[in-house]
Amino acid sequence: MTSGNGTQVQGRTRIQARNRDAILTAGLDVFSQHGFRGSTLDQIAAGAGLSKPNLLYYFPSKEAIYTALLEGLLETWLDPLRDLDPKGDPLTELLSYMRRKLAMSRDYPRESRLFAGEILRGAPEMHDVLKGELKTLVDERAAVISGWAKDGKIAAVDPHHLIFSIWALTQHYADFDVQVRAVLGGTDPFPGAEAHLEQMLESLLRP
Amino acid sequence: MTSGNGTQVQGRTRIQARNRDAILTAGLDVFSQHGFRGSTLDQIAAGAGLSKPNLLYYFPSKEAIYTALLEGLLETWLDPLRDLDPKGDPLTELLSYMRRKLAMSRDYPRESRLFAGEILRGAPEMHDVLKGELKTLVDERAAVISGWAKDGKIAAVDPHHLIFSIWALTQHYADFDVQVRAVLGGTDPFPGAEAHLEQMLESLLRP
DNA sequence: GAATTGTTTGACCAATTGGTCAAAGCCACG
DNA sequence: CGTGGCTTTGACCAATTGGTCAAACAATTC
Repeated sequence: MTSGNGTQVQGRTRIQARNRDAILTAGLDVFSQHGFRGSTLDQIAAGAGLSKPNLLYYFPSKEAIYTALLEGLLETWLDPLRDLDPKGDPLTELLSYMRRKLAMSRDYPRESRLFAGEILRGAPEMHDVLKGELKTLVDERAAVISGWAKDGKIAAVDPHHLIFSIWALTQHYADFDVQVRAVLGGTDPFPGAEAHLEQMLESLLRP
Repeated sequence: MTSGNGTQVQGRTRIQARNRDAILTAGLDVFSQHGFRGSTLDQIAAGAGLSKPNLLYYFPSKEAIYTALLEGLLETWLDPLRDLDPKGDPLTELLSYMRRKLAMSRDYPRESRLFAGEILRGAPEMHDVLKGELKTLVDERAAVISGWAKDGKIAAVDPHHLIFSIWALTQHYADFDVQVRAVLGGTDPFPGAEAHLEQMLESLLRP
């Protein structure tokens, strides 16, 4: 049986793999909804179908579950930006980056909210990663975008703020989901969002 | 002595006004940083310079402080959208709406984060307001924007998603502040953000 | 099938935390 | 200055919660 979600689960035995996976899945559910301090081991244990001491047989502490989730998440989270192809067509590349990020908001809202909660609280667990791995990758891709702009392939834009904009616009539909849906009523926000964000990016980047 | 922050504080005596104000200010500090469940009465009491039982003399419960903050916040939060003038110049109106929202992210990041945290957790305390007051106001202003588009004064855009975009883009700089600063290094994000968001809106709305 | 290793749990603990309460302190006003 | 109402607090409580531990229970190996 393979891991039910996308999270990497190592473990010697089958039982270990299954239970670690169940714990991480339940942890994602609970942490993303209530934040770290608002979540309890009992909630996670119940969600995973285990007893609390049994949880602590697989993870040494509540924090360990939380950090395991965050670490497992980061790679997935950065993949779309990593895949931005410097040799591709600029507008196509940036549009498909935006579309992938929006699809992640639609398909993995819990992951987005977990991340958002961590950043909101000042990223106590991720400060180093943000200033290290994340900054490096963003600076790198910003340079690519800058190059495109200098070559006149897209309009002159601030590449860092362009990336922030894509993050903000796409993640908003996961993180502020209740608000968006409250305002929109019964309509599914995502088709409209995609069309609107395409229009926005295209008009901005047109040289 | 007037209320130190923008929050409305009623109270018969001077002492009441001062202490309720101190509690709300401390509550904003603590709640915006740790969320509702992550905050303790002791933290708030310490921040306000009062004892815990004394806190509970002014507010009946922890939740009461939290909801008092949220209620006091909402009006301030919606003011810029409310001030959107149907008779003004469309581009000017929308640009200055964006600028005011961005300024609020710069000047009142705690308020933005408090709000963001509440929405992230599913808005347990604000669901009604979102579907009522907020939806009504947004629908109304969306109609105004729709009118502008039909008159050819701005490009044809989805007015609801345009409003969401302005929220997302501006609040991002308060809510994800640590991330933005981690990536940007020492630079102040706001000047660059304002220029970039102006460029974005102008190119989008150009008829 | 006995021994070893891996897994699960009930009972328990100390710390934290939201909230209570009666008594004490303080203040204004007659 | 003394009385009555407002304000403050120390002591306390019950519930919650992260975490421990020894013992019971399964699984695997020889």
